[in-house]
Amino acid sequence: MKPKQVFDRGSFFADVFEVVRLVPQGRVTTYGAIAKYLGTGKSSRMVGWAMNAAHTAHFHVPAQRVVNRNGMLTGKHHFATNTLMQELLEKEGIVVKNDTVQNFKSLLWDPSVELL
DNA sequence: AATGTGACATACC
DNA sequence: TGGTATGCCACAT
Repeated sequence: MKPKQVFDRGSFFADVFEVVRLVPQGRVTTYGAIAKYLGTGKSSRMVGWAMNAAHTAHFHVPAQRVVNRNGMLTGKHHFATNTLMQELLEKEGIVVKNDTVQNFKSLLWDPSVELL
């Protein structure tokens, strides 16, 4: 089942969107990092789910900057096309090879660190 | 209130 | 190297 309008202000989803929008261009973050920053810690799955809801949001959410802990574009299948996510990232100067962000560790933007 | 779900993370086989 | 299992938690029905 999929949520319809899940971006009410004050909700967990809204917080996720806000953090994702704060990710600088050319940088990436992880589900776990966002979850940790939001304090929910272990609910990294919810972040991914929020991204799913982001698809229905009325504002742009750079979901392509959110990858799993390996820098892998696990969510690419949720974009319009299989290559869209990678193209968006490369457009920002991020090198993506084999569905994985190259130099991922140095490109990582951890909100719990950067926004601290 | 109970159940199902998920774009994760980790552990185990 | 890769599949399966489990923990985890917010949200929809």
